[in-house]
Amino acid sequence: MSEAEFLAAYDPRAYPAVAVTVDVVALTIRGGGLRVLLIRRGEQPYAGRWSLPGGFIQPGEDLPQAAARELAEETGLSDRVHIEQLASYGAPDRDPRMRVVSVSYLAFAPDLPDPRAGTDASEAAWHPVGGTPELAFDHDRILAHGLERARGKLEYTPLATAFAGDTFTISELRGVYETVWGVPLHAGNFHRKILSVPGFVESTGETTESGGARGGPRAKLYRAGDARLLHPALLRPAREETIR
Amino acid sequence: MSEAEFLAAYDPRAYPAVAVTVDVVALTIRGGGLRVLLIRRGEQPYAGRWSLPGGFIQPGEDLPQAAARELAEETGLSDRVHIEQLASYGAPDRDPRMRVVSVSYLAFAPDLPDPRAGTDASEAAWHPVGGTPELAFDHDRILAHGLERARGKLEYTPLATAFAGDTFTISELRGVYETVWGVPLHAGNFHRKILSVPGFVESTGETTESGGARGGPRAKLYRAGDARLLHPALLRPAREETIR
DNA sequence: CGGGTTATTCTCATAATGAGATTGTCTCAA
DNA sequence: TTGAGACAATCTCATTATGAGAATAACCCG
Repeated sequence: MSEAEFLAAYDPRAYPAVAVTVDVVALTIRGGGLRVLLIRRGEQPYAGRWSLPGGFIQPGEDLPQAAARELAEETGLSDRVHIEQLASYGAPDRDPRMRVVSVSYLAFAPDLPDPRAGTDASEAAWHPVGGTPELAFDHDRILAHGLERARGKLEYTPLATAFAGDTFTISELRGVYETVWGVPLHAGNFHRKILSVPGFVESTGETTESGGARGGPRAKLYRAGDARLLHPALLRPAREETIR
Repeated sequence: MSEAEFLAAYDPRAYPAVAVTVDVVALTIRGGGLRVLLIRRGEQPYAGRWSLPGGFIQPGEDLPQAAARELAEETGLSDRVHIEQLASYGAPDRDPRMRVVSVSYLAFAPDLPDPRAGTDASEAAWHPVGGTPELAFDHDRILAHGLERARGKLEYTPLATAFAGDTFTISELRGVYETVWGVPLHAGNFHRKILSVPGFVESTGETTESGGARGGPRAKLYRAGDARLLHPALLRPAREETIR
């Protein structure tokens, strides 16, 4: 049997039906804290519960495309957003309707506008991370995974600049790290480090229009550099309990 | 409508049929080189071509379970094998039969026995990495991804010990790093580093029965320690081209 | 104007790394 | 049997990276 003959005779229904969804952990920094985009479900199952934005993949649509679409449906934005695959979840009972495998994506963006509700959701909002309600499906686990990935990514990639605007000060960048990691960093050492990593940031030659809200001199402005990896990496203070 | 009523009325066929497979990048060290487990396909499509071991998930089976099953079908082993999720691939045309989303897994194991062919494969073998034939589907891309992940994991986890036996010498461990990374390492510095990272290895108090095949003294034997992360990490020599 | 705030730069101690050399044990072949 | 070469293990020394603290000066606000 040739490949053409085989395909003509092939019956897709011979395999058990599985649905594939994408779910997006979209993170931004707002109001001085890290926030995640959540949707209040308007339909069964878990109607009324908060969940990550997501939905079934469409025919002819690639996975990253589906993730970008789901995010755009809620935020209106698809530009300036970094998006990457996180992991997949496929426990047989994770969705009571049927067998559903979810491919999760992680998205970072600078301070985004208020979301608008999509078609199948009754409400959408940026929730402060750490104070999120119990989510639908296994989305709590996906969110936790996304947060851990985001924290790790800041260490060895210039991703923090994706949370900042087009230009930013070293202090703003430090604020991103402190917010995502949840730890205070030594301002002087951070400053030295950022400028010593090749390609992390490049100077615009400009400074801020005025000093900080509570005083201090004008700060120099930078934009993201051309590095894709930070070398040497910018490591979080090690926590003993995570090692063993 | 209550959730129970909703579920009773729910029709899974309303969604487009998608099949989900798991594919496994199984790596071992044999004959002084890194090798990957490949299967020669016995059925259409891509009959006769080499591919990663994998197959459709079964009803009621979780994803890691499916990956372990596929690996065990080819190698007979499921014990002593580290297995972790790699990524998912879902381009609409990646399988000519139908829409297939593949969840890939990465597996490491010490020198494994010769594989045996599974039910839907005509042949299975450990192929030296770097000299693999063109693979079926998008498996070349998955393999490349798996290799890069494996190389990175050696940096900050004690995973290298998963390639070694129950006990091993520092030189054998160095051999794992050199094989997977493809670069020679400074023996003295490596030795110092391994012993200085807390929990990486612990001494058994024993030594090898004899010296090396080509001479040299007996080496002390170690076993894997209790660390889950290496701190500080054991970084590869930086290659400028990977940073930008 | 003056105190408090913050950007930026320095200093100094300590930790980690890269490169090379030394010592002594072992295998193999002449 | 012996000498050459291989190699485990340890050490030295220069360089780089990090952590902690302090100094300087610009800027806000009351």
